[in-house]
Amino acid sequence: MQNQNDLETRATESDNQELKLWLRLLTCSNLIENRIRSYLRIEFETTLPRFDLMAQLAQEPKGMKMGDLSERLMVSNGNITAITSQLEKEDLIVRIVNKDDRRSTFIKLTPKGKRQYTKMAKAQGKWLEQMFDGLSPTSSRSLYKSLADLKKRILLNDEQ
Amino acid sequence: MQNQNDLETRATESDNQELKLWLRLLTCSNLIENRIRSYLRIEFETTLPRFDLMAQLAQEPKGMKMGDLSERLMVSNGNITAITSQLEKEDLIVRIVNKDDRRSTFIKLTPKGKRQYTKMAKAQGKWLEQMFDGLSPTSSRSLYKSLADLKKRILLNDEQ
DNA sequence: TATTGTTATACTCTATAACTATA
DNA sequence: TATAGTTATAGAGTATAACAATA
Repeated sequence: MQNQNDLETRATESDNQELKLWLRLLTCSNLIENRIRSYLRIEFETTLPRFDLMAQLAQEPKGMKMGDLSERLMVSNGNITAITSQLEKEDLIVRIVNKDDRRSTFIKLTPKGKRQYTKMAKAQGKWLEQMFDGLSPTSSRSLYKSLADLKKRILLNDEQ
Repeated sequence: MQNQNDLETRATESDNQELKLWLRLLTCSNLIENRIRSYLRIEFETTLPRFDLMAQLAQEPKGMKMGDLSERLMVSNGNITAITSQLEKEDLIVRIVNKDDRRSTFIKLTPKGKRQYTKMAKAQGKWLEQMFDGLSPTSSRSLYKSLADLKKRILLNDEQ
């Protein structure tokens, strides 16, 4: 654990606070993300983007438009089409024509998809619990709040 | 800015604090990362992994072993070989045989690579400054510290 | 035998641009 | 004309496993 060498090793004392913050943020994020990707592959033979898409749908029982998914997942339209087609082939989601506007398509989880997602979400909860085990609730809350500030900042600064 | 829909939209009140924290962390990280990738592509015709590799080398004027780079960047050995070959083809880095152990290879920045990296690092500093502009130093420090706790936790929990 | 890096392979994600159909 | 999604294309990154050279 001491002498852990990672992305942050690149930063020196004299570097900007912004750079240090970013490298640490990225290191944490990568650590967690790599583990989750690995677990998803090993335990469920799936990938993070597929899981993320299903997670969004799980929140919207009536389904979502593909364009909205593209926005939420911050990826391109063509990308959503590709992942949707994969999941549909495995009967985890279905496409539904939107009768009000025949250009757009709704997609939603199938019963099989729901069952599958429920299992994965439960597992993800456990993985995270295990990874974060021992982190004080105070620390966790404070982090959660500070990240909200950061996020707001980034989005605001992007609008100009 | 209000009604921003993103990865976090998936989390509900009743979800675990761990999940919420993770989604927010990932959202922030993705926001920043996507912008940096985009800037690197547009302004320098390069990619984040290539930039990250050069950033590590910039810290070690005598060069680094490829295996150590693999560890620091948290990617596979074959991956380092691939990126190294690309950068070497563009004269940004060179491979150097290690005379003490002829199995291993050192790589380091060329003068051209150093110049290129300096420019990119300066630009990255500006991008980050702009993205984080308005974030209070207190908030930034607190975030930096909390992330250290989180990182330590993850690494400790992984050792068992 | 173990380690370092290479090679070959394969797969996923990703964006872009041209396209179709609908509005 | 504009919009939603599809298709075709291309490219990057990634891991894995078999391999060669060296220790």
